[in-house]
Amino acid sequence: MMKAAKTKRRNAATANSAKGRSATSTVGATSSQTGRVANPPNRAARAAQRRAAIIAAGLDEFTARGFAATRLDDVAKRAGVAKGTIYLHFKDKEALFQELVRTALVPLIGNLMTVPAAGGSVREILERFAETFVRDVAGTKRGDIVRLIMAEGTRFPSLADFYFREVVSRGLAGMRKLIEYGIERGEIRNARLADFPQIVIAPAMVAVMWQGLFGRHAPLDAVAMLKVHLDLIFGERRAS
Amino acid sequence: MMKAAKTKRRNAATANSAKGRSATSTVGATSSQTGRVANPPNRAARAAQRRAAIIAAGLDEFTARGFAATRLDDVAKRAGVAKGTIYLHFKDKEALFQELVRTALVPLIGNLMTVPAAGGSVREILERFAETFVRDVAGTKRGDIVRLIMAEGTRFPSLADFYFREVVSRGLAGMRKLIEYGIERGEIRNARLADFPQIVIAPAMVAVMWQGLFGRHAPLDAVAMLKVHLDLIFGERRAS
Amino acid sequence: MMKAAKTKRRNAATANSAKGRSATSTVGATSSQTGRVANPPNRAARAAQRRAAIIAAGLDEFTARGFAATRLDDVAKRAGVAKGTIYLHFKDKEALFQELVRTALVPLIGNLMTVPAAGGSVREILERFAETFVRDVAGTKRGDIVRLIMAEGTRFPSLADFYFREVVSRGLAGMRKLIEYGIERGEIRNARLADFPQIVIAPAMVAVMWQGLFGRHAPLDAVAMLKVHLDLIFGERRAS
Amino acid sequence: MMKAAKTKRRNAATANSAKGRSATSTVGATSSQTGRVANPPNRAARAAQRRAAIIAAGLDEFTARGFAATRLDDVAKRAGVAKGTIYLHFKDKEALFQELVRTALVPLIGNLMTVPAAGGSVREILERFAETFVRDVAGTKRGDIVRLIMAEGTRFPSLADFYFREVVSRGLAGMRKLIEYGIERGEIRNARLADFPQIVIAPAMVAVMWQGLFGRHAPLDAVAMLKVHLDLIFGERRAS
DNA sequence: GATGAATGAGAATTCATTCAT
DNA sequence: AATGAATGAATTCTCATTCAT
Repeated sequence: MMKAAKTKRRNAATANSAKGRSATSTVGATSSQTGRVANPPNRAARAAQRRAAIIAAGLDEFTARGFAATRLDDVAKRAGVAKGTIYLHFKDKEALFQELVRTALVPLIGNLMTVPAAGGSVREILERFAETFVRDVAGTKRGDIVRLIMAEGTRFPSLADFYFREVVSRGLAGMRKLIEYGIERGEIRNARLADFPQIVIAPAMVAVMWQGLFGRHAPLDAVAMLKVHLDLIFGERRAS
Repeated sequence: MMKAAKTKRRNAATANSAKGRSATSTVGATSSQTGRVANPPNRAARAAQRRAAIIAAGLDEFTARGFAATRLDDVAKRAGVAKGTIYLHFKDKEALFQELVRTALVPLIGNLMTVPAAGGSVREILERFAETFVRDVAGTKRGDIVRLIMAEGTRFPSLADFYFREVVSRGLAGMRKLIEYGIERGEIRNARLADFPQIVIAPAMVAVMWQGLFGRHAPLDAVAMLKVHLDLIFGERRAS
Repeated sequence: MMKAAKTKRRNAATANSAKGRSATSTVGATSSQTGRVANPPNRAARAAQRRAAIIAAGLDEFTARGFAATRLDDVAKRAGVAKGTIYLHFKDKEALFQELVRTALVPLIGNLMTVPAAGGSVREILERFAETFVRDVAGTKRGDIVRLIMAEGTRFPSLADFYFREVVSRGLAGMRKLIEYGIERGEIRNARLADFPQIVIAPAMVAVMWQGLFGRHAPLDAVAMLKVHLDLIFGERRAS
Repeated sequence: MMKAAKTKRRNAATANSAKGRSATSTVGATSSQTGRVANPPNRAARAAQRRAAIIAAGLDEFTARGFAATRLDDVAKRAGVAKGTIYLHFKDKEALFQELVRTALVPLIGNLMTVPAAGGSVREILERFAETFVRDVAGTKRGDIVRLIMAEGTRFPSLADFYFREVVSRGLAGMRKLIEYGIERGEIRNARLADFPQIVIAPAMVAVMWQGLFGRHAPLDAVAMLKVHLDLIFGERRAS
């Protein structure tokens, strides 16, 4: 009746790959049709490019279908490489999956850490954070990764651990610092908030889930929501 | 050439079934009509029992492995029935999955609607709600279902729709009413909260996710967290 | 793409059965609702009726799908009995199949033997035979049986043997006698025809096949064809 | 939890393949391009060879058991390939079946069209045709195909259509032309025979059926039979 | 290094047959 | 005797993984 997870794509996959180079490198790719390698951007670079293409393709497929339902055949097609090539770079499906998630998580971590670096009041910092988050994570591929981890975390404890260690605990630590700073500055009244930085993050997480699951049918003004939430934390603002 | 007489009937089937049943069904060995063993109700009851056992087993397996990675063979084993029996009750794997989720969701819905029914201040109601939620959902099989939907929602849009329709929108509507009542009563100052009942729910959702993913390594005092969150919403309480 | 042999009938089956009684006995069946058997048309008769219903249903199914693709479930449904009942009358699927074909063959045999009994010239006899054959066999259920034997004969040698013994050799023997009579009477000139009675039968067999396979798209005037064939055997007729 | 390293490769695959291939493919070990063993053609050739082996094996199995009762496992074994390989060449069992029949039919068609090409009287042509037919079709694999179509035609209408279009209607058209030529030449007296070329073919068809079903127990001198039939059509010959 | 044809373990689904009611 | 729920062997089809080219 429903036939989910069966989408025989089979095409449109090679679109963004065409040998998997276009996305990342518009580098020195002048020409290379008939001959073998008229312009070889040295072996290592080529390999790295392929690897990146596989990771990118895998990310799309895994977020769309989950680990078990993803076919390496499709990943290969999307990456513009042969199936066997995947095994040149990754031990097996699981290794690809784990590495891919780890790789995708790094920018998320970076992002998390840099935003607050900018100055201003804590409220201002969090407001900027909220905007950045909604723009760059919720409803984007980045958000899909978060949802992917929620989905597969139980089956891949090491992944959940990694996520916890690298993203969650760091993010919460940073958030805690910020909260403490806000308390210090008198911006935040409730001192116990520092014990549960999750509270500050929670609506953002809900936004991610919402966009992924219900966004299509019931769009959510995530920025507005996060601002109301900040009002709760900092006390209502006079001027909007 | 012609295969005949193959079925090796063996009555060890009901042996391991108790394991599969006990977890969910509190039906237990209460009565017995026609006689024979301790618990052999009539045909229809037996069928219903088996069906329930399959659903219970399926729930365990699906929440543990996700849709694609669950083997009906395992579900059957856990339910103490033969593989074919599943197909007597459900058209295919997907039908089982969907029905199972829907079935599991109903008590959740009921729960959600009854708790606030009790009287008292809005703060008291929400506090009671938080306690109930933490006890009955977060970290329990119920929570697993929620996480299951988060995980498979994208692949089973009709499920996500169902969940949205039956649980999310109803729950949010109830929550909104409660918030409006709180605003009316002067308990809640920020009127815009009524626009985003998700904010009130958010930490609870995060608690569910947390317990499922990180609970083992980094336990979270969910009740305490939810109380701090209520403090943000209602203003700090003087006496705890 | 094609999906043959999958027709999930599932209904319309119980029509001609309604407990399998109506067909044969309108006997003393006054009433028999609540009690066990207020008016038992004796056990044996009931059993025979059921058996007949199963055979009739089996014939339909087997001719439509072939042996392997026929489901006993469908046979039971069409016969208006439970699946298990089939096993009360037949050892297994194969036994049902074989007996059913044998049963169905008997009238064919009878038919074959009686027609020529009538008097007249050999030409007249064969013309009558042709008409009867086209009307009662080609394009009817009887013809389906013949085609069924052609189809499954290789897999059921005992069936092919039975068919050969009971139908083919008898039929050919009868036909040979007729030919010899025709030669004697001077109606048939080619004496060697008696060595190959198959020749006389051949166009009739082709008609059976044709109707079953191509009849829908390319109808064949079988009677006309058979008459032309008789013209070859007897020499052209003056008056048509 | 994760299954890894399961494929127990064993190179005994090609061992029993010879058996499966030799029967049908007269391709044999003729040449060898790149070297290595006795018969290792290039990729494409290997693929074509495998495909041919599958078709040959399928033909044997399908004619022996019919569509439904044939196991792809057996086809694979007979072809000397792995089960999965079949799916590299054919979408599913049905696709294999249909293509196989079509493929097998082509030579039949060719045959049909070339034989009459030779000159001589119509009687001579048909006599030659009869001999060729008996030798190359009746009682051979070719004949099995015809019987296979008779058997499965009802369940695969598109096959029956194909057979009708490509073999039957062409064959009949050719036969009709021949008959008309015979009438023109005065060899055939009954002009209406041109309306039913089936009559000329009929004994040949019966011969095919006969050899397949009863040939073992009751051999039939098909050539003699067809000659007697020709005597009917052309009038008896003086000298045999 | 790349490729993709080939492999075969594995999982879903079907259906003849049995047997408790 | 009749029923039809339950069983599990058998079969199709998929896809991760390997390896000859």
